[in-house]
Amino acid sequence: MSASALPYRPHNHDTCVSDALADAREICQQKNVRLTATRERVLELIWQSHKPLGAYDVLAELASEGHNAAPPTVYRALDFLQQHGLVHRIASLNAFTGCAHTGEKHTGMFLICRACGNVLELTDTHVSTAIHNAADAEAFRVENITLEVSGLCPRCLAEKNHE
Amino acid sequence: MSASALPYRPHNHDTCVSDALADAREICQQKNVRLTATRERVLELIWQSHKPLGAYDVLAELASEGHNAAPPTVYRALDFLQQHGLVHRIASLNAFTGCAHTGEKHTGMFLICRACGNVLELTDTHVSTAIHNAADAEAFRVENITLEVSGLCPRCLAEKNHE
DNA sequence: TTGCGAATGTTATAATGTTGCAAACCTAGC
DNA sequence: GCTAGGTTTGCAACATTATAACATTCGCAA
Ligand SMILES: [Zn+2]
Ligand SMILES: [Zn+2]
Ligand SMILES: [Zn+2]
Ligand SMILES: [Zn+2]
Repeated sequence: MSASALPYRPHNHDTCVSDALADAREICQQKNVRLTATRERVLELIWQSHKPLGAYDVLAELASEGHNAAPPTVYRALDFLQQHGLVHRIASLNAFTGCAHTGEKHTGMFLICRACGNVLELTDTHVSTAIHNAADAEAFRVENITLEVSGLCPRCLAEKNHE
Repeated sequence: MSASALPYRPHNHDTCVSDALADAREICQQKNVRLTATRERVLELIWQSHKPLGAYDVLAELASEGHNAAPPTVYRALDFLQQHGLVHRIASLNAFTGCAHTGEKHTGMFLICRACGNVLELTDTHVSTAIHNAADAEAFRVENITLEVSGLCPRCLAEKNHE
């Protein structure tokens, strides 16, 4: 199993979070854009776990911290983070997850476990080329790919088989 | 260009609709489920064009025909049609489109033109196997694939180049 | 024909996302 | 330091998408 399969294994998640934040700071500095307190906090909340978080979940967390936030606050922060490749929106869940490949140019493929809710982001050249080939065959110019696979992760699959 | 690229070309769309309805009737008869008047009308509305239709668009059409419909009416009809593989939900658009491969076991890959709004549903073995291989490599059991590609269709691409 | 499950009607509400405008806040140039 | 201009945030209202709960009607079959 690859190192990127972390979400489906016990791991020191604190490093996931701190790495993500460090990456974000660096990327924003390089791009000369502002990773404000709100934006950073939203990113940190998104990274709380590998389960995608809805915008209103984020909002609730902020509210519970005493942050006087309304929906636009969260959506704007999420837009910013998406724009700069720090989070992805999972269309099939209306939720957001931290990007596991910041910086790299990539087309996320998301494995979404319907049992535990964890999401693993992959990058796979074969998948990517196959999609581009199929689109090319129709003379279609690809701009954005949404690829979300739902099913059972190895852990939940094993549990299920124990029953 | 394949015959399935119809949405991006001028074509006799009436046959799209009548074929879809004929298929639907046959499939429902085979499965011994009821393609009621509302369900059939919703399917027909969805097939009005190759642009996905939102649930509330369908609702509005029904209303304009004097049908006294509320959201659940539409969502239930759409659920039914999805259940039996007659329509697909496009997650990235919150909209529905007629299935172009009824009957066949398939994983829809949708090419969505951001300019004209038309959607082409493809089935591609290479894409499908590549996705399954990638998932297998993580020991993930695939149950459902959402693959939506947005960009520019050949027609809109040509128009754009003329400018 | 009457009973039962499937389908629909109806009302209300939840969940998700957006618009518009005003205030606060950087930051660069003077 | 000041100040002008752009960026970010606060805030209120609103728009869109989807579901819950319960009553009623419909279609079919014993
Ligand atoms: Zn982690
Ligand atoms: Zn990513
Ligand atoms: Zn057509
Ligand atoms: Zn299909």
